[in-house]
Amino acid sequence: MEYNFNKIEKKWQQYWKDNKTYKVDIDESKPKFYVLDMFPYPSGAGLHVGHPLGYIASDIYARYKRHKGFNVLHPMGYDAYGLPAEQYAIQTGQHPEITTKQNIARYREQLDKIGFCYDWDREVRTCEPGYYKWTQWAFLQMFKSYYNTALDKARPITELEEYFEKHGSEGCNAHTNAKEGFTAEQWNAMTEAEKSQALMDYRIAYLGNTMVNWCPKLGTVLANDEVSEGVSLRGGYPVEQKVMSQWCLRVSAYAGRLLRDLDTIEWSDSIKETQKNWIGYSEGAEMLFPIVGCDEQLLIFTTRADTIFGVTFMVLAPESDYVDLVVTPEQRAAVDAYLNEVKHKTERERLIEKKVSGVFSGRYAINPVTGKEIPIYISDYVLAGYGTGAIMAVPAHDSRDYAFAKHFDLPIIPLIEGADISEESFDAKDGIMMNSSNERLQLNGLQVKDAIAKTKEYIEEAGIGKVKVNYRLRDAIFSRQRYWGEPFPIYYDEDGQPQPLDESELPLQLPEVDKFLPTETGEPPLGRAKNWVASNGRPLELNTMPGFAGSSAYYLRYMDPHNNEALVSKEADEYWRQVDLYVGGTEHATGHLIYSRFWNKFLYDYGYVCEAEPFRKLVNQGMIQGRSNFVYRIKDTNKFVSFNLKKDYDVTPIHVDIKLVYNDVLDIEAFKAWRPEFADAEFILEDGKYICGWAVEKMSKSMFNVVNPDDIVEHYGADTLRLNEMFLGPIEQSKPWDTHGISGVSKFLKRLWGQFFDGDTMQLVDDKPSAEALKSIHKLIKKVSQDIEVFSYNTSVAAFMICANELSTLKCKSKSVYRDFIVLLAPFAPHIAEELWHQMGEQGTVCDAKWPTWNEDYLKESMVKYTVLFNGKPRFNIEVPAGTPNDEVQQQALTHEGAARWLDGKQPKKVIVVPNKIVNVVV
RNA sequence: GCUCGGAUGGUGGAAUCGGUAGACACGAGGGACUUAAAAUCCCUUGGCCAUUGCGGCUGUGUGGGUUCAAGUCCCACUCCGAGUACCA
Repeated sequence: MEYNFNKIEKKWQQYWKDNKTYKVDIDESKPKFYVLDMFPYPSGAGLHVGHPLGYIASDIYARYKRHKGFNVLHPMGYDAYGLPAEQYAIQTGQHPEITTKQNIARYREQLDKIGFCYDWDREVRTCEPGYYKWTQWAFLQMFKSYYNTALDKARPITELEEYFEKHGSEGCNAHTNAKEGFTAEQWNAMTEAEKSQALMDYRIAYLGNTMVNWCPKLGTVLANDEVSEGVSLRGGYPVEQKVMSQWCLRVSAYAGRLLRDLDTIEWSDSIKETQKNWIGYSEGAEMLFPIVGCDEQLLIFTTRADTIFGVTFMVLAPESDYVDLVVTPEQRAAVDAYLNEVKHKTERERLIEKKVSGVFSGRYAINPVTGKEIPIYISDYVLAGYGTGAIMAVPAHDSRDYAFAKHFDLPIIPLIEGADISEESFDAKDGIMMNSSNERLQLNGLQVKDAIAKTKEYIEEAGIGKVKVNYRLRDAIFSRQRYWGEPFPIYYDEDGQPQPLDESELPLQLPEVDKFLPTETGEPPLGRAKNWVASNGRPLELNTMPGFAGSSAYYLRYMDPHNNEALVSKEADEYWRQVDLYVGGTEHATGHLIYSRFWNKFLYDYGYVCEAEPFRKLVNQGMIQGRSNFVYRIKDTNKFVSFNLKKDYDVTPIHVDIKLVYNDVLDIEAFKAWRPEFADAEFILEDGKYICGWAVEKMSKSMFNVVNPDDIVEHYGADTLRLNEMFLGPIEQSKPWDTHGISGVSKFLKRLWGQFFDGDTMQLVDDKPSAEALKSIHKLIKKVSQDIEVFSYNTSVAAFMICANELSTLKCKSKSVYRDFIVLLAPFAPHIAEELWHQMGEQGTVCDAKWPTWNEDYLKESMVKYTVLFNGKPRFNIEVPAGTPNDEVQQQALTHEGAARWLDGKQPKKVIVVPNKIVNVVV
């Protein structure tokens, strides 16, 4: 009987579907295990061969856990809101919902062909009202909350209002972006609108005037993680800085917990490191500098308090509120000119130029320790968004201050002994202090580290500042001026203040619009919707939520996807708790994986979920790159020269569709037919073949290197695709898709199939397996069991091949041995395993079979081979019965017939016996 | 610049606690079957030398070190990848 993978795979996929084999429910009698893939954005291009890599890895793990007796939750869904569908809608007028549905159908079809064990009854789509109701609900909870820094958790904003009534803002322990506080009297004297405005500075979801990344081309703002090097991640359009009123999430309040809790989860070092950098913890001090002729003081942040004696000027960010305060009338014109210049530069231009620029404000500050007057400058190398937007400049020990001081000819005072600052600053936090003592503070002779500590102590005592921790992590900007996203459950009252919709009005459904473009007046697309008003007739918010809104809590929704009363029921949450294994790419390190953690922690603060972290273990699969092929055209001709002969000609490499190439050999006739201009092409061959060049590049249509999983399934079968993807290399590693190796995996399955049948009859028998066969299969059980736990799937596949080969050589026909083999193989190649399982007459589906355990007794060698080394060089082997004591092994090695030659009549100086491996004789 | 990874045959990659490289697969070469091809099966395959003596030398980016023993540990360097970047 032939191995007809197409028939087998179709048959079992249908069977699993009809029997809901992978449907899962809460079952208190079994331990749970939650395996999750990062759900895909259904793009128009469909899946390529890189997508399934992580899905296959998690599928194997999910199936394995099921064999081990776990109740496994393994769902899939779609991150359905996104820019591409909307851009397509703008161009074609096609409603994004239609495009999205089509794309989802295509994805589903492709996914089904690979044989995943998803429970499709739990599918979620972020764009469906039943789903986004809970995205809106979570937003409302955030709107109605503030962050209490004393309790270190979110609390209802009503508690804060009560506090304000009694005590004002002083001592409220609330995380805030408010510039100024107020007393209880002031609070109580406020109108409702004023109170509403004041509370905005405290809410976890708040409307704030912030500097945003504005992308004119996309017509929307973008989050920090959606921008890289001054251009948008999607589309690569330039991004400007602009102050706008936007919804924000107070992620920064959670910075400390997001950082600390990284220690409680099993993620790779690299992704933890990325998050640590993104959160950007830095310990320093805030210090007050009096301003000459002004009541206000400058508040600055520094990590180098010890360098206070070297401060020779101050710098403000151009956007800093201090600017207007300190600018003198004489300098007004110069400052305005500078501010104007800065404003018209995009962040990208600022980065590229990297020129020193700035302007003197006309005013001086007083160094609180030395009492000296120092000039205050304004420059764009200081960022408004970090620290206080103002710094004390220490040119001797900070390279940016140094460049500025050189440019404006400001004094530079060295503070560390032996540091040469004639050419550049000395930035290292290392050395002995000098020039740093007066009657108030003495730092001379101290190590930098100790000087920092002493200065911090001093400034707190003297009341000129306090120790402060700063984070780089900013609040997330949560508004998008787009159509295809979740509407905000917010309306605006008579005073123009945003107010929450009642929860009973959720979901607030996305309205229809005539066009997907902004309105003529520049309002977001929702401004086109008719009757876009709340039930009380008041206008609704026109912005929509960003892409990460819907993906921040989807893992919770899978636990209880049809619940209309809660995001997730208490029962479901307490059973499934958190994702035990999360598989996805590293590209979400600073986006989704931060927002999800934040979102989960917020829900955790209120007890809506019982775990502080959403994803216990994270595995990052690498990217599968494309492998492009090239042909080489001789310049100014239509002649192509084979790869190894091209050095003799002046050639232009041209991408050629990989479908026209097999094992780097070009199908010349297909190539001629590919493009009209190649129809009469000529070729210079080597060995009668045209060999193409190749390169590893991103998989993309324009490089003609996209490999579609459907084609592979069609040609080789899903099981072969699965095994091949796992066999390519370690799961975390990026690697090119390699079709070359697939024949090896394909051959393995064919041979295995052949081992079961003699002609058309099953040839396995209920036989007592030989010791060798037992050893072989138990070796495999051990290897695969251990490999799966550490995601070392590539070596597992190799082990399968070795074992199958050994059993074949041993002519093993024993059912019990092959039964174990099939169960082990089932997670990797479920279709063939299921078919063989049934062919052997086993009951039920193979995925419910108990995972075999290995018996060490079968693995023991009766004889142990030792390599005998003389002075570290292997010379001969000896075999002794297992368990022979070391000194006896040594004795045998030295009396062996070969030993005399290497001993050369001398006595050994030393003999080292490594159990079961080595005898090393030092002569 | 800073942080974190990595470097092993022609290729993808194995190698547990340091135990004497290159598993497995591809590719290549040779052979069997076949009129022929495909498919299948067998042998060889890091390099150099010796191959009617089953052997010798060398070898895991470079240079040094620790050790009886280093791909693995330590120090310095080179190159590659990723993250981040006026973060004070």
